[in-house]
Amino acid sequence: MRNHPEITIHDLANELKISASTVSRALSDNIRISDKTREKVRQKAIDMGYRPNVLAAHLRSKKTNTLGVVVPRIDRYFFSSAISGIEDYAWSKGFNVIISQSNDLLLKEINCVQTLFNNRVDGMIISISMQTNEDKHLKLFSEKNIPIIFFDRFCPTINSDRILVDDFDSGYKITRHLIERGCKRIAHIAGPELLNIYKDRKDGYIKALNESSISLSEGYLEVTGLTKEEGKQAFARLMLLPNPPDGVFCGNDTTALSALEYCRQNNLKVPDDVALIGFSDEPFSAVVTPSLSTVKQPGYLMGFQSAKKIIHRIENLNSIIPFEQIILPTQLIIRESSQ
Amino acid sequence: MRNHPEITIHDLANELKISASTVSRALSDNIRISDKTREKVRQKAIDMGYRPNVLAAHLRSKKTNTLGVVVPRIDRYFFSSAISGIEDYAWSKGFNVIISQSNDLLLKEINCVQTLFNNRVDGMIISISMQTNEDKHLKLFSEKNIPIIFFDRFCPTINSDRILVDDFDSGYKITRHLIERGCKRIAHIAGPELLNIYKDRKDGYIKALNESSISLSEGYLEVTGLTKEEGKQAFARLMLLPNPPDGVFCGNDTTALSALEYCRQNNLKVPDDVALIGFSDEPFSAVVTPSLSTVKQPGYLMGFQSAKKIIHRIENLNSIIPFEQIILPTQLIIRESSQ
DNA sequence: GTGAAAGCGCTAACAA
DNA sequence: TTGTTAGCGCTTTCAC
Repeated sequence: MRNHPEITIHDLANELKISASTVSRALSDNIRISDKTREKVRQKAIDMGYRPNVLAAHLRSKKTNTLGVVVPRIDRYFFSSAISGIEDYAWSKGFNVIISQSNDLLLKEINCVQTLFNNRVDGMIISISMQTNEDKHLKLFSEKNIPIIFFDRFCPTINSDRILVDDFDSGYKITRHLIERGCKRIAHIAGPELLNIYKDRKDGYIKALNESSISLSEGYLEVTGLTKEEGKQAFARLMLLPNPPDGVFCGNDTTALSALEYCRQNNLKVPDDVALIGFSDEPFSAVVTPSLSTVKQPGYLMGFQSAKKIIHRIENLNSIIPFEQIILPTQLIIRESSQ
Repeated sequence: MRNHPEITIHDLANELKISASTVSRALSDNIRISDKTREKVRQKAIDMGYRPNVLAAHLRSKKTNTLGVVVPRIDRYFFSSAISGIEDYAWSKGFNVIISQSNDLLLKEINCVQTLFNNRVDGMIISISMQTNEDKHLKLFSEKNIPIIFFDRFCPTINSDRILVDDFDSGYKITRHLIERGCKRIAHIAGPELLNIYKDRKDGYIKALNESSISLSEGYLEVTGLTKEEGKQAFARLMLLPNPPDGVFCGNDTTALSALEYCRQNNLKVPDDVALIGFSDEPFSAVVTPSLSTVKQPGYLMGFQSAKKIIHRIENLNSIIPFEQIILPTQLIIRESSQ
């Protein structure tokens, strides 16, 4: 059904009475070729409506100029802005981006990674799922010397580049802030320990408590999946304790929002009865009432940097570049919910 | 630097003392081949750690099993949820998804489309930019008989499938609702007429007005780019009219939010002084105070359906399937800002 | 600076 | 049911 047959370098070669290899060289620049020929070929290519067959080029050169990306969910603002950053850099360097989502499920993640592997992406940028407790699927890449970069959530057993934010410091800053504003009973709704980000946030929280005269009270540490529902239940448990907290550091903004909702329904004043802080600076956090204190993570920048780093590695596959762990700063944003 | 050399079908064939084509057939199922051979090949493939080279397959079969996607911005909830839907369906059918964003710029869109074209995607799903007033780049696809599907925002001069929502009816419903709640002076902040969605919303608004005793007053129709800033300025102009509106239908939630902000800063009560309605049901709309009335669009479903439709078309390239325009229903969500 | 030739790994006629 | 053969369109030695 394809009407116009595709023009190939051979067609150009025939027309110009030169060889296909010369055409190939002329088109791919930088090889020693006379300016005259180069120009002739260029012009002819345009005239004849030639479009390079990247597939054939890839097959031959064993490079696909494609980056694979795996994120838990595309429709979460942090991840979509990271993808936006990946996208922008990658396209500027002529790389395509294949995107997949794990839905925070290990099995789906394995499936995505395997597919990207089979599609011979030149590198993979991944933020692992909440369930990821094995690394066999990730080893595939390191074993074949295909670059892999983790951003935000990493797998500690894989040696590779990482683009992270300082979750420990963020958790610490949040807790310090609550202490400084006068909270005496500070609780934390944490995410699964499996993930570095949640463990670090929690550790930062504990460090801040230890440095102060406030100790971690029984029942003040909840570990959940950080969904809306789980968050609400965890928050309810906290507020029903004999001695409920007067400040809660929620593992993410979603949880903080459901806490806010709980307070509204139960006539608790925020921040007077209980101060709340979230994490991520989702778009809703600034506009909800009371507006939500939170930590802003540079999603776009993380994506941009990940793409930059991995493409650099791809373009220098045979030089030995030591792995790097880049930790980007976060920003504590104090709004009404903790003022 | 790649250590392990890749196993090919020829390696399998040699080991099994059969021909490469038999291996190829055994691996790709459904061809007439004995169960015994099929099983033998399967097992060997696993044993030897064979992974198919999709590139070579694509070069030969002239299919890439890849869908191209172009959206204005990935980090807008409506689009990221649409992508999520595209993704889920496509991967379930073994298709990859290459994503790109136009940033609502015509030039960037042309660049994206051209790149997808050069990468020989089997089909393209696109929601055009605010600036798109030409279709040369889109014609590329239709001319070569490569399926293209528009979702939400389409180019009227290209004959193709479209997955839309009923923007006209939505604009109508919104305006009716404002009328029914007693608004007498109803204004509209519209987006660029170039895009079907904004034109339809506006036309729905006008129809509702015409049906009522309320006429469209001078200065009550603002046309903007619907960004936060432009929205705020447009809303300010409306409220500074000698006879300011008591109900405003904002072209999207972002604009409605900035209107809300303006009201807060200028001590206007929403909805008592002026009722507000947005469009899209962004995540923040439900949680802002007062919560924002809006229209919910089925983003995920639109993406899912687009993928389904285009893959069906790709798999039946030589059958003639008439183009279809699917219009999905929207849902008017009435919240505090217009109650 | 240019050409000839080989082959990347696979699929798809056409034979057998 | 299986094998043989011929490329898909490009890049890349190796000549000259």
